[in-house]
Amino acid sequence: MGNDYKTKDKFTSIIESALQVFGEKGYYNATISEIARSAGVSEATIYEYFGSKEDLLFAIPGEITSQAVQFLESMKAYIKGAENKIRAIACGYFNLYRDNPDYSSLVLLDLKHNRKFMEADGYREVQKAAGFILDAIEEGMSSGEFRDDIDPYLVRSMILGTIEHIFFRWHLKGRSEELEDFVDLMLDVIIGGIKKEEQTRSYQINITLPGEDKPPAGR
Amino acid sequence: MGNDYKTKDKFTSIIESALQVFGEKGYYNATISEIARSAGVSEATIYEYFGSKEDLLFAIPGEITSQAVQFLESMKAYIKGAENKIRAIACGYFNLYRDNPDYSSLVLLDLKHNRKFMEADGYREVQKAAGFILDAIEEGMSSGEFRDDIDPYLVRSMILGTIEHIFFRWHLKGRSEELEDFVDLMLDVIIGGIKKEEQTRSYQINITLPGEDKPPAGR
Amino acid sequence: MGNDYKTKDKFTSIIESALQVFGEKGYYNATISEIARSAGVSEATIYEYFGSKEDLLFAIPGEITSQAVQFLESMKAYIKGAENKIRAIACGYFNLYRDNPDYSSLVLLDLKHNRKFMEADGYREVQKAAGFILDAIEEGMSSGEFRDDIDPYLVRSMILGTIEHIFFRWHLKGRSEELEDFVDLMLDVIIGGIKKEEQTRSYQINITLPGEDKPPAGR
Amino acid sequence: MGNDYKTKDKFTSIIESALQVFGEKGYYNATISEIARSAGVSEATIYEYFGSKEDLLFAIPGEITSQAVQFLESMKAYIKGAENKIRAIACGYFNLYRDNPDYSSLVLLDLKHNRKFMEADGYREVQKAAGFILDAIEEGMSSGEFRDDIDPYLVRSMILGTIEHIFFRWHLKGRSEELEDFVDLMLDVIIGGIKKEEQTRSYQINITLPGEDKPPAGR
DNA sequence: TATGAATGAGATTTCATTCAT
DNA sequence: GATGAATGAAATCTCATTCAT
Repeated sequence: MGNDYKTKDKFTSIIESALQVFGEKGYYNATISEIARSAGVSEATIYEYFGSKEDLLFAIPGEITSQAVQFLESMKAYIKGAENKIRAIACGYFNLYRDNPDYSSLVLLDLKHNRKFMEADGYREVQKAAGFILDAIEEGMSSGEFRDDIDPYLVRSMILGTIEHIFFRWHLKGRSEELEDFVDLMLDVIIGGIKKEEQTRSYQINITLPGEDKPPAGR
Repeated sequence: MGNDYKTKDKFTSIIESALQVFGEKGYYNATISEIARSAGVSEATIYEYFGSKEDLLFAIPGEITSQAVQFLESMKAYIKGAENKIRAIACGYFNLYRDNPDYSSLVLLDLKHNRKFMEADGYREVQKAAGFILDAIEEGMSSGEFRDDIDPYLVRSMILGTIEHIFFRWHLKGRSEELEDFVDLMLDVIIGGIKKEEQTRSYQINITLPGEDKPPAGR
Repeated sequence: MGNDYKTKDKFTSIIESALQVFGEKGYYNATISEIARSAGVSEATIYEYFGSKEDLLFAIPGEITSQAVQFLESMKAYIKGAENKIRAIACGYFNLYRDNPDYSSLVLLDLKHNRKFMEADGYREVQKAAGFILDAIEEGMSSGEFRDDIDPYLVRSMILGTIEHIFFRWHLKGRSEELEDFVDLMLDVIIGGIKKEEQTRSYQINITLPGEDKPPAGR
Repeated sequence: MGNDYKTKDKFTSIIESALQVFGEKGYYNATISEIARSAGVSEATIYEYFGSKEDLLFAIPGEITSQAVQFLESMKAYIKGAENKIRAIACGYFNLYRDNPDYSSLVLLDLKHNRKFMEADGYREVQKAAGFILDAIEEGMSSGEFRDDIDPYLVRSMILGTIEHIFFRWHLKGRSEELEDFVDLMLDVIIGGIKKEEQTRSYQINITLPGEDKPPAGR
């Protein structure tokens, strides 16, 4: 127990230090030695817990992401409507990235570029989170909220790509700029582009008119 | 003459080898020694042409990107309408990235994450290319093609972010998947989301129909 | 304990090997690799103990010189008279240089020519040792043993310069020549040149005896 | 002729540049490339004139020193008395070193420590110059100006060692300090220490006077 | 003669990693 | 379990030197 406690403590503090150091300097410029110093353990101890520098890198997102996933999962049932779900998830991403800049730096600048990560465990969680967006988009397509001729994978790529791109730039510019909350505006555009809109509005007006022959060109 | 030719040859072949090796293994896992071998020169020769490994990295995009920029510039005058311009530029990006996978790998996986690159010369060209999108969006806003309450920077981030995200995944999956041309679909959504919705016009046509049950499929 | 012992052992053996290799080949022609081999450790180990090749160089005189300084300090009180002190110190230099030829080679051929060394810690000790000579000279000046119109710094330079010059040649000739103990002879000349010659003068007064015509010019 | 002229020009300008660069940075930190740049020739050209970097180093003192030797030689006949000759030669050294700081830096900090130099041609000249001092000392010994129990080699070492030591320090301190003309003072001491002081002794004989008990230690 | 271009041969230094204690 | 100490294995970069032209 005491040992267990102590053990867990060390594990966590290594992860946290690694997150910070990797986040600040990037994977390649970070050294085990610095992580060890920051965690208050010896370098050898790190190798007691993690098999290699890369393993340590891959171990980081698991914890954080799975928390986010849990939250998203729990949220799912309470939010009605595909659009709302998408907004909630995107907002979750945004907050996660903004509130954990080391984490987003790590994910966007290091993990994302590591092919091996895609085979690592931590990647599962990340994929799960991305899966929620897909679910929501598909829900919207079958519920009729969205057009059914869209490619849900593409739409997800647009949402994630935009978020990532903006955080990218934020990190590269040294996080110096103020980070505006662009999520709503972004989704206004994207959802505006995939929503089935015309019917409602056009019907409201159409109904009163006689002698029409041509349906709207769509968009 | 002979010298000039020989010189240019060597310079070019170093750049090309570097592009390939960096593209395949990533900057940090690539070695000067391998680049030298691949270029058929000695390591020392590389240092005759480029001051350091990083300099070599930074020297790569200049050439390729500036060709792309030139093309975009020349194209600008001939294409009418903001939407068409955006489609052309995005298409240019797509083709560039698809046809030069080592280059896109390099840019997306290495250069983009290098803060120093933002201060290097090569970055100018990249920025110039991105500037064209912005110009087109703003043109659309002032011409009335697009709504004037959108954030052009955000829209650009959406376009670039989506393209980057998809190429990212393509590279990380080892370029094994077929790469669909998603540009049109992506822009359908984005432009659909920022276009002024000519309700007026659609009313003129819609009005003729009574008792509609099925809205048009759109596209 | 065991660790302490082992540690000190390695540190010392690196220093000793460095002293020997630097002494034989000179700083620039010596390689870390050879020092490592001679010390029976890996090159990397040297960098565990010393930050750089130059640091290693600078670390050497500290030990040896400070022993000499301690000795000189302890001796100071026991020797009476400026001349005797100077003789003792010069003799100390001579013995140190003769008995530690690698050390003197290092000091005279490498360290002395390194501007950075003057800012390094090890230089303090060397300066301290040189300070003792100055003290003794000044003591002699105020006690009346020496003339008071001499420049003590110059006298010190003469003593040190002579010693260094002779060891220089000895090293350059490959230490093949027998090294005579020149210290006494040298100091006979120097001290002969700076001593107050009161006796002579006082006798000159006595000389006012019958048959004398010209007193010596003295000086 | 034209060629000859041009050739000599190049040879000279390489020597001069080498003198300057070696003098400033030291032999090991100087590069052929910098010397070539400074001389306005290509690196390869340097190898047309000198076989190696070391050869170039060794070629430098020849010219300058042989000028000095010539001067000393010519002077020899005109100066009367060993002391005066020594003063003249020492003064020559001092002026040479002071007026050609790159040269003295080179000689004192680089050449002097190079064993191979002792076998090189340039060393002859240096030795010749040192020989003059020896000659003068020996002249003084046989003429009775100096005591005949001194070691002329030691005396020369004292003269040269002092000069070298002081210039050493001057160079190591970046030539920032004012360089006082210490030659006369130095020789006052040394010559004071080796001069025959017969007069004194002869007076000592006189001392056999009433009331005296202890004759001076003399020596 | 002069040189632009190329390179062979190392040297220093860095770290992730191991292992005896 | 924890770690101090040690190192293997490279990697970048430098320069004196060569040689075809």
